[in-house]
Amino acid sequence: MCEHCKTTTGIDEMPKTYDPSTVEERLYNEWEQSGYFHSEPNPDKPPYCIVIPPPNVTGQLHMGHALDETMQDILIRYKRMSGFETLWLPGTDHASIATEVKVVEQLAKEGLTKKDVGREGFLEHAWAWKKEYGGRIVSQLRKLGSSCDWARERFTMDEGCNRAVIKVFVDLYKKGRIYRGDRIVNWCPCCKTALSNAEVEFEEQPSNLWHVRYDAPDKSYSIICATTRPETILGDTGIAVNPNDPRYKDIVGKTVVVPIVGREIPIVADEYVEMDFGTGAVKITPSHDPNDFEVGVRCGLPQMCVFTEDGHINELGGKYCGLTTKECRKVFVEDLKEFGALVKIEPYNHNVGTCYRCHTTIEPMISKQWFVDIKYLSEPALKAVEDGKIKFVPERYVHTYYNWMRNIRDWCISRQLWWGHRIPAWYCEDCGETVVEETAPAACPKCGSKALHQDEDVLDTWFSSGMWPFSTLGWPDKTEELKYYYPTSTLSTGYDLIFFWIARMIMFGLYAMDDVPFDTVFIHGMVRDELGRKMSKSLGNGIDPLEVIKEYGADSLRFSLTSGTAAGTDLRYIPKKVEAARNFCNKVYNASRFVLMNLGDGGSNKIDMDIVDIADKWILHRLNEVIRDTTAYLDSFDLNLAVDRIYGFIWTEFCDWYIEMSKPRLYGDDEKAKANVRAILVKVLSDSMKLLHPFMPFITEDIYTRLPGSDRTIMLSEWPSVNAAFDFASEADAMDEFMEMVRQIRNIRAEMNVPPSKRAHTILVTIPKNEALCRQGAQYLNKLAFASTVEVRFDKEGIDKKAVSVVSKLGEAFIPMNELIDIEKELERLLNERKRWEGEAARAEGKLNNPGFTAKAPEKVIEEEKAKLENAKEMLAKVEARIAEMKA
RNA sequence: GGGAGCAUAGCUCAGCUGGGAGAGCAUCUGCCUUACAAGCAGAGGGUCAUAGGUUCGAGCCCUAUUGUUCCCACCA
Repeated sequence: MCEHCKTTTGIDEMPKTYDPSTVEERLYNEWEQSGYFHSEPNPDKPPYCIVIPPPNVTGQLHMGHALDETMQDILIRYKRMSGFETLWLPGTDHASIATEVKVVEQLAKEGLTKKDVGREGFLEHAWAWKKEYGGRIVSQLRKLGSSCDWARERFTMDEGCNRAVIKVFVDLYKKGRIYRGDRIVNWCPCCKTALSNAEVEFEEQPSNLWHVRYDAPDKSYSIICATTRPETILGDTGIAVNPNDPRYKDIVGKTVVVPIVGREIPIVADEYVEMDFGTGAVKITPSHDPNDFEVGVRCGLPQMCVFTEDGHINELGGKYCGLTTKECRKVFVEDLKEFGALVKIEPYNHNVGTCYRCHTTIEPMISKQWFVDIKYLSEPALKAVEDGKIKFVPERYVHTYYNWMRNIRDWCISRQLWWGHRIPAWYCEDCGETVVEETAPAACPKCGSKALHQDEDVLDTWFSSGMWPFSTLGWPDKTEELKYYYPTSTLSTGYDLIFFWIARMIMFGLYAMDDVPFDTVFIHGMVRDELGRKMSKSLGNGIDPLEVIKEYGADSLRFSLTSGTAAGTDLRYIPKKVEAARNFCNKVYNASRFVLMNLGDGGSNKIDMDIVDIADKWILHRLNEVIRDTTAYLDSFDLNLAVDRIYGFIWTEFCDWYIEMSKPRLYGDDEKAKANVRAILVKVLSDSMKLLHPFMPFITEDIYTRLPGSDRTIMLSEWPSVNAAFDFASEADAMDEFMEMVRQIRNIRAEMNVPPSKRAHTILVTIPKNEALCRQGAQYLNKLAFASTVEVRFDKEGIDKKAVSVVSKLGEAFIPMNELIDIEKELERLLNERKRWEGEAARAEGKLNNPGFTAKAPEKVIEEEKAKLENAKEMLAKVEARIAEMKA
């Protein structure tokens, strides 16, 4: 522990196993308190801004959030380190229906109803509820490491957002783009409110098709209709047939009698009816079916609503009054049977619309609601995407967007709820005038009456979340924030929100700001369980991210959600994967322990480029490559490729190879070489931590801040860049050759069951040109290939020809361990080697002998192929020579 | 009915604008080598769904087929 700054430094307090629980909470608090997440408009830097998809205040953190937040935090942290003024703006959504349901439930526990407490009382309860529970999801987001600017946290119903919502509503109304009218809407009898089309989910349910006979008043003819909802017969006001249907030509215009009910209704002709389906005749219930509504309007049929708001039959239903629609169906079908009008019952799978919140069956009903003229908003929104002003990643999701936008219908925005933005419309009780203003009018502008009452309804939640990208930045005021951060940069969310939210933000953004709300939409998939099922409460298969964090740490969770899954596709949550991520954390941690415990007294961080050897050049060159690749992958939103790239670099190239290669010098006597290796280890580790930081913020911060020469925090350090001084392509290639030799020696030893303790003298035979490289590489044979001593020579004089050997471009390594070596086996191995190189040579030759290839393939590919052939021939010659020696 | 995705190692999935098939997990073998056994080293394992086509060359591009998932529409 450092006395001065009270932080952990160096190797102090580093047990053998990484324990995230000791690190994560402490670091998050430090970050937050230090103000690292805070952003202010800064003219010296380009802005990068993401607005969070505001989770519901009622929400509990689930895997979907965890994925969503992780994606955004990765982008935010990457951009913050890359020199952008980075704002991640957090907040929550008031979630009209969901919250209202919770509050109603809470009241019910006290034996109260909404009616009992009244609107004002209810809202008091709701705000109290929000105050108590609304912070829960927000504190849970912190556990993931989300680097949100909490000082700018917003709520869709706070004062500023409310002003934005009211202003847009009034504006649109005054332009004639919002209207009120009696339309057929999706009615949820449980939530007792209208819903937009987007809020209805269809579920296939087994049901029946009931065939019902409608007789003429004098029984001289009859007509049979099929229905999936027999209870709606109570509201039938007509029968429709296709105008071209010869079967019904003679009775169009006549009437039939609704069975049981006894009402006489007309037979009308309408193109909507398909002759081929069923009997070709459709009963028309204009009040309870969207299509019937249309037919009713066209054919002048009366509307007759027979349901109540809470899903019961009303007084127009006669003796069925008071039954629920479900009960009514059962009773009514029995009655039909008895009446003799039920012709047939046919099993039928029916798609039933259900409420997206409570999954109650939707009853289409006519009701007076507010609507938005959606074409007015959607056309510019469609165009903006078509013109490429907004890019979707992955691109294919524009199809989803287009498809929805092009078929969109007017948007029902009023909800019969109390929790939400109350519609700013007042009605004059004297003259009936409707007044829409941002503030309550004192008197009716038409008749001067002071008897005005405000519309009871609130707005669809998505009406306010659609304004999130600018309402949170201060609109309608012309704030510095709005000027600086709008349009925001990336919007990241799941594909399920393309209609609900993304489409609406684009529409409102273009309407209110005259500009798109963001330039890129970054779409991710859904998190599923191990069997590929959606995680859901009813299945009980949800995994609690907080539990995972508790056990494995947020870094492991984040890694497992990012690695190995391409953008936009669903991913399965697999516990093994988190374990693998945890192991990686431990790997990173132990590599750091190694570096720290070998720092000695610290010394200089400066790498002396004059004394770097082949292994150093190799790792520095590889470092350049991983920086280049990781950066490119992040820029193209290929987060999985980025994290897998850095994973491979750290584990394989740095840990498995370079750390091992650093040991001979670290444990040696050459102080200059030792210091230089330390500096390189620190450099590579430090840059690796930076590259990994967006994905695993905690462990990288913990390690980085322990390293000598590091900044105060990794999150404000500079993103690594490619260093031209580390460009050692040819040396890196040579090192790869050498490493291949090591692998082959290990292979042979393993095949022959030579224990690691059995070390062997190794002779490296090479040509003078490669001497320097081989002498540098030779020292690594001790460590990596279990050599006892290595001798570099230019001739094979005196070497036992029957020794085990490995051939490579750099030379041949001989390991005289005859007492342990099975000559026959070794010969067999060499024969296999020969086969391999023969095959390789044949393949390359075949290509090069193909005139089509040499004529049309790019120069680069041909050159590569030639080099491969050359190499294969060279290796083949060496292997053959060895075979001859062995046989001799 | 319309649209989109997926089909690659035993499992879960990567694979950038076409140029010798990869990872993790699992399996097998040998190792407590002073960073890490949550580890190290080595090995096995794939006609890239099927059939055609384009190309010098196809996991990748085109067409068709089969299987599968999802979204939209909502035929009573």
